[in-house]
Amino acid sequence: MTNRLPPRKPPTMADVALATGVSPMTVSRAFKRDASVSDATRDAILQAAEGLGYVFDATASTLRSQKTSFVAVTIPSINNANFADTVGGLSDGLKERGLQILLGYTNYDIIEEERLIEQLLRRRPEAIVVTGGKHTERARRLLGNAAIPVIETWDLPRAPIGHVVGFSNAAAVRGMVDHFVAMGYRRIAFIGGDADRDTRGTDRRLGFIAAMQAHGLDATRLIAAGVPPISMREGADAMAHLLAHLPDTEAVICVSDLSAFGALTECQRRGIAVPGQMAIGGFGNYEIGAICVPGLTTINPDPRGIGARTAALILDVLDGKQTGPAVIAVPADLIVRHSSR
Amino acid sequence: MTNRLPPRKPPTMADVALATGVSPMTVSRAFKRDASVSDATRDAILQAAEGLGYVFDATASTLRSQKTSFVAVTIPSINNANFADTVGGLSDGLKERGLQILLGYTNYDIIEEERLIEQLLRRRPEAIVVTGGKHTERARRLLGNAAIPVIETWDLPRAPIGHVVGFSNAAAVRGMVDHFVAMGYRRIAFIGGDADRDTRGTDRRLGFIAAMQAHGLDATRLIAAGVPPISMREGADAMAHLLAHLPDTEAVICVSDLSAFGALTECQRRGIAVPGQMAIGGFGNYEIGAICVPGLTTINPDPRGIGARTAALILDVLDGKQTGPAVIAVPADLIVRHSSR
DNA sequence: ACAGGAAATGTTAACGATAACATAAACGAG
DNA sequence: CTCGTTTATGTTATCGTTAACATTTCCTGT
Repeated sequence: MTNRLPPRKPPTMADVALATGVSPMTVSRAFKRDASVSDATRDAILQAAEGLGYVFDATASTLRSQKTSFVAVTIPSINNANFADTVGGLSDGLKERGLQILLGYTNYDIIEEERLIEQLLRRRPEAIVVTGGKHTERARRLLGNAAIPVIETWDLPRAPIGHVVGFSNAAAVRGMVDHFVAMGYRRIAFIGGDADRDTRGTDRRLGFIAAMQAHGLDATRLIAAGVPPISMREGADAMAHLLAHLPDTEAVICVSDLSAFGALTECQRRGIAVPGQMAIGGFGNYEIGAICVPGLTTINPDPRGIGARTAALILDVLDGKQTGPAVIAVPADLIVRHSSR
Repeated sequence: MTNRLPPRKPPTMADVALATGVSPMTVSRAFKRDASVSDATRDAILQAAEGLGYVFDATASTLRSQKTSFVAVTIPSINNANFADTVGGLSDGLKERGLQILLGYTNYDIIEEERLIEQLLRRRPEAIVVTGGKHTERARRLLGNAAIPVIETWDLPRAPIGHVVGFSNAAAVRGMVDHFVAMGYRRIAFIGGDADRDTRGTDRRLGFIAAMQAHGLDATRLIAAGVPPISMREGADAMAHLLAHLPDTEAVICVSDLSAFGALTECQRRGIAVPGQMAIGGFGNYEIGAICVPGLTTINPDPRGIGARTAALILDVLDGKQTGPAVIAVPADLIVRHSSR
């Protein structure tokens, strides 16, 4: 509730100190669970604080101690289960150390990312995690100057800013193409991958093209599917487009499981057998790919694992256990399900 | 990058002032885009700041001005498209005013929520948004004492703490039951709704029971489906359980579209026609329900709208345009799709 | 009974910005 | 050319906590 009492100022440590008959410093120690405060004193202080309605002021603490307990994180979109899982893994790994996540989204736009990074750095986080390896020049400069650990994730950038926890999107798709070719498919299409925005999607498409060419196959069956994030609906639309324009296509690899599922539903609506008449592959190992009928062949980048590894790395760097820049390549394995066999 | 230079202190406004030949106060004004600073001076200051690698310190600013520009938000889980949409709507509505979201998740646990609220309040947010209307006594006290706008969402609590932007989960499900009954279904089951944790799920189940009883129908076909959030997999398992134990069931209402879709896939795997042999309803209007085959009948709580409305309310309260506590009941309409007809 | 040291608490100043107030420069009207 | 305003900038003190150092109290062993 907004308070309707005469607006008296909220209590500070000094008020708690006065109420308990100790110095503000002792109150500070009590709140920090400093062992040098006797149990009796600490209990009295905490009880008085609760009684007064005192709430610790993290801002003042931060300014004096130069410790914010923030870890900044940028993700393209909050509404994406993969990135949400990464944030979940990060959050769990950091919370035992009292580190809180300061989250922002870039909407798949590196200009927006630059603005966001600047905003986040103003809060003086103790580390910053960014999704992807493509940034504006100024964003790179901001991150490089920040004097805190920088971790790029979900990618293996050619010239990392600091640390990396990621995988090669292109290589992962290459593995999937190899699988489709081994299964006998030749006329394979790719859905998604916007060059201007979704850098990971673009990498996946480039991986597709390279792999197809390596097999001596036609790598021109490429269906753009709108701006990222590509929805299930857009996957369905892309499949409709594909069936209309390249009806002899035997298999399609989609930039994500979501678009792959959309494509699958379009086949279901048209009575096209999957995988009989059309094989489908996705990316991301979303829950839907595991449970839909048929199950979707996909790539598992282990998003939660990326978050967990990143959290562990941050703690190691902050503890001084990790000195040089780390490049942690996480596996992104192929999961073969019924949609491709 | 972790800096490898001799660890010299990062520049402050005083350094920028020195470099530009003005006072720190003028630098402060320049960064605040205060009109009283001449254009030439401001440009010189901002350029010098960029050159020095100065980054505005939001912590110090906050302490002095008592403005954090934070809005705290608690959601049960980050990995839920509905709550993510609400946060997205909130974020978009607040960012034009420079308000940043400080997000935390409770993991569907009100004890965890209490801890989280305490943590968040320490950061002195300018408003706090919580999901749901059930809290621990201490959490209610903390929120009530905080002297900032408190908004409960996704529910219509009997005794609101402050403002409310929500809808009745029970009433929404009642509307769905009415629809199923009108379609001729009588033996209707309910999947999900954990009493201890997911309060919204529980409300939905209670709404189901009340509505069934109002129609004079058997309201005991209740399948628990594990701890929230209930996954697609658990929806499928629940459907398997239902088919094994109550094989004459004609229709099932699920606590969410995700579990409903899982239930649907189980029918698909068993060759059970939906809606012919089994009708299905969900909740939440997730994208999957709109695109899967058949489309899922569902309730649309307009999660993004909840976020947008909440953002607008926060701005009104902060501007003093809204004085008393507001209770905004948003619509949560039935969307009928092929899974129930 | 007392030195020596550990345990518990206190004092002072500082973190980096800005609110509030004060002042200097520029300008227009009479 | 003077006065009253407006515009642009400066000075001082402060937000609430805690690092660093200082002091007191209480044991423990001999």
